[in-house]
Amino acid sequence: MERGRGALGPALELVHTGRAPTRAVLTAELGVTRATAGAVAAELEALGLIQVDARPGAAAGSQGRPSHRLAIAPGGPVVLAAQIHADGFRAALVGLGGRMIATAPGCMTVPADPSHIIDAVVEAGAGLLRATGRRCLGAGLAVPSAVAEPEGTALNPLHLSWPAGAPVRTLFTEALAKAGVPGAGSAPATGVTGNDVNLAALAEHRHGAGRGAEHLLCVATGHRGVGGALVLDGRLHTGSSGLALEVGHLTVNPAGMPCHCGSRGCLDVEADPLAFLTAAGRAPGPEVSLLQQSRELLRTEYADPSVRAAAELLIDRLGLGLAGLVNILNPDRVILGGLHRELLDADPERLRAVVADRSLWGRSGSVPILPCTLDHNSLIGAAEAAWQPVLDDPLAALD
Amino acid sequence: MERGRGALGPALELVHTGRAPTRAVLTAELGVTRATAGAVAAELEALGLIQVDARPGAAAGSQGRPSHRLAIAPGGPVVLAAQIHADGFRAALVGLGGRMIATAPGCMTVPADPSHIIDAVVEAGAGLLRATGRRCLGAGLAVPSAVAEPEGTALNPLHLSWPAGAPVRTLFTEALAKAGVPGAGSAPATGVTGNDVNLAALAEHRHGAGRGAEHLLCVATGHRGVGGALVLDGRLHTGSSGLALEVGHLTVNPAGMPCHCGSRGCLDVEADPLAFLTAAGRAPGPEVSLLQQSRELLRTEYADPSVRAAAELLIDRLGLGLAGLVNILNPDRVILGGLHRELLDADPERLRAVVADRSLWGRSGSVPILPCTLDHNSLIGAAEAAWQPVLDDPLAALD
DNA sequence: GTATTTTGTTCAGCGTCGGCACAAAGTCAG
DNA sequence: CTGACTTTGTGCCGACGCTGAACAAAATAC
Repeated sequence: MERGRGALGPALELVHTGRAPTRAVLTAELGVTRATAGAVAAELEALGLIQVDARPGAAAGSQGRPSHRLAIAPGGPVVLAAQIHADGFRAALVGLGGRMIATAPGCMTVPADPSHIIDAVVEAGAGLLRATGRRCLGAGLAVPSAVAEPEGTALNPLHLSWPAGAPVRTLFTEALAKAGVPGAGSAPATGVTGNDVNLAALAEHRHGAGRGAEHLLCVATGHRGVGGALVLDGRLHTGSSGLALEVGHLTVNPAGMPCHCGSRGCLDVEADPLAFLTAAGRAPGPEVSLLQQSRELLRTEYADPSVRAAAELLIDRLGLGLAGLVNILNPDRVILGGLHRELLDADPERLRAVVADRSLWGRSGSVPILPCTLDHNSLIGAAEAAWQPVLDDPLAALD
Repeated sequence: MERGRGALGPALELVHTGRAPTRAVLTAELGVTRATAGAVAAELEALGLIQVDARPGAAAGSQGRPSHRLAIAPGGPVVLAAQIHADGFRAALVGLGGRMIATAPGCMTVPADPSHIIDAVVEAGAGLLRATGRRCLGAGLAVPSAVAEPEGTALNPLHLSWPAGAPVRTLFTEALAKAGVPGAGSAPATGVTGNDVNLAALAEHRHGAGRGAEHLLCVATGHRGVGGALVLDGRLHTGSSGLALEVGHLTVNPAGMPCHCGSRGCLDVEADPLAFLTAAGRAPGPEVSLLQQSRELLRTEYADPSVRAAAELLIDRLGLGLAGLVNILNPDRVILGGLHRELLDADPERLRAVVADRSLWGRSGSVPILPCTLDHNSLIGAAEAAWQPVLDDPLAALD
């Protein structure tokens, strides 16, 4: 039949991640002939996923015929993205290209029953779908817990007071069916569920500070504990059962505080917001998340010697943990989120020096360490995970 | 032209790893039609790589027409495999299927100049090539050091008293040219060089205890220090610059011995043969490698309480390190080599209990921990790395 | 000995992509 | 303004490599 069926997925991914702004670039990136790239672009346009603009406005200065501009189709399909975090939840519709179409935040005290909050966030998303009338192709949910595969259960939703082993994917899929959220075909959506740091890493890789990295390590801390993620060749490395990059129990302070894991001085208890507030001599309040309190303290009272000393202590411990991870994973880029991102901003040289000093050789010592750049990266990441089937095979996903 | 060009590489790999003993199985594994699989098998046979036996002797009991048997061609091409270790060096010719065709051990006191020993081991291998008259398609070298990519330099050849940063790949390639070892086309071979534990992991994955694992973690200790390796989906994960899985500086004993890295209680100094001999109160002798001395002690004097206590101490510390790695990498299998293999054999339940206790959730806690099963697995692994271009594209490699 | 099952082989058909020629749309030099 | 040049988009043909179906071969089952 037509040309360009094999390259449909890769082509969509290139446009999706902004690496193919024009048809000429698409041709080069795919490594195919202009004829094939043209057929691919036409097919994606016919599917309603991208838009081919023959009039690029002002061309890029070089001579020759101007290339057609490729963009995500404005009114195209979306996915439902949802996130549950220490301060509440958030639902959004996200289009290709990581564009947030609509969002609905929800601040609720998290009930012990996970099904209530998952129902609520899905219902908020379904409301956005009804309000916008956009076609929905999938749904993704980010939770602050390791998610075991293939079961889809949350193993340590510590600060949500959920039971360990809550079947979040099943609950999410059931909530989607209840709310009538459609999926790829015409059947109800099958929800994708993942750890929030993992999904944030995916989002940063596709649309943020991780663009172009082949081996991307992300480390972040939100409320309690420390999470990690690794993106290898564009795919999330979740290990054989979804539990990879549980980095919280690296030893970073041999004389440190006891951890619930049985050891002492783990990253989890030495480099999270609670550790920072404690080191700074502040009593954490119950009203907002520990991350917000820590961020506020760091930004407004960094001149205070006790705050500065606490920051440096945490930087040193985080650096030790990062060095250990760099020695094991040898990433070509490291991105920090949550409080770790604030610590990096506060004193980038100190953190980079600690990592370089303790990671052993070669370029490992000078691995770039960057702050994350996307707002709501876990939410965008949940959308990325939901988009994945479409990116893998647009024809099958749109039937 | 002919059928079955795209599937040529995958098909050869299936025969190579023993996963396609017959043509019918090959058809199923490749997911193609019988016609295509037949063409592929015929093409590989024409290339002189495999052998198709129409007479399988005794069929496998089921009814229907017996399937043709696929095997590695007996007189087929080989690669030159070389290994340098604490006790000397070894050269070998290795055919497809991981079959050792010929081997030449060399026990020499390692000179400070790496080029001498690399010349010697390559010359030994070239001698085997001359003696057997086999066609050579490539060459691989295993060294007890991290090898930085893309430079191909040995960064920490500690117990070889080599200079850090020795350009081992360049030296290896030059030695191959000097000895007239042919490569893929008719040009001299371009040598592949890698860390010995990495290559051992590759060999175990293809032909040993790691067969079928998707996420395989290997940890081993030879003379001094501890090495690690990860095989992901059949490919070695070496990180962005070849330095991944440098696991020696995980903290496993907060109150432990100081390490040259600046920390204390690192796996490198707490779970290697020297640590074992020291813990058992034995003074290491200079004549043979510390691994051999440790192995001897463990096998002959395990009844001695001080030896047993030392073994248990090392098992506990190794277990802590393995648990940390399991939490980060979430492998579906762990294979131990060198002294770690002996420790596993000495008390498998103790080691598995420590890992299960400290690795956090789900199946991570019950990840299978197995001893390596291949003799000379680093050497076979060097051969695997040398075979890789042929497995990736047999036509191009044989031109 | 005949039916059944499974495997190997031959051949036609066709989907998908590369290569080529040509058209289109801009810049650059005069 | 015009013509040469450069780069991009499009239509057509052929080739490569696979699927599918029909047929042949080699064993077992009854």
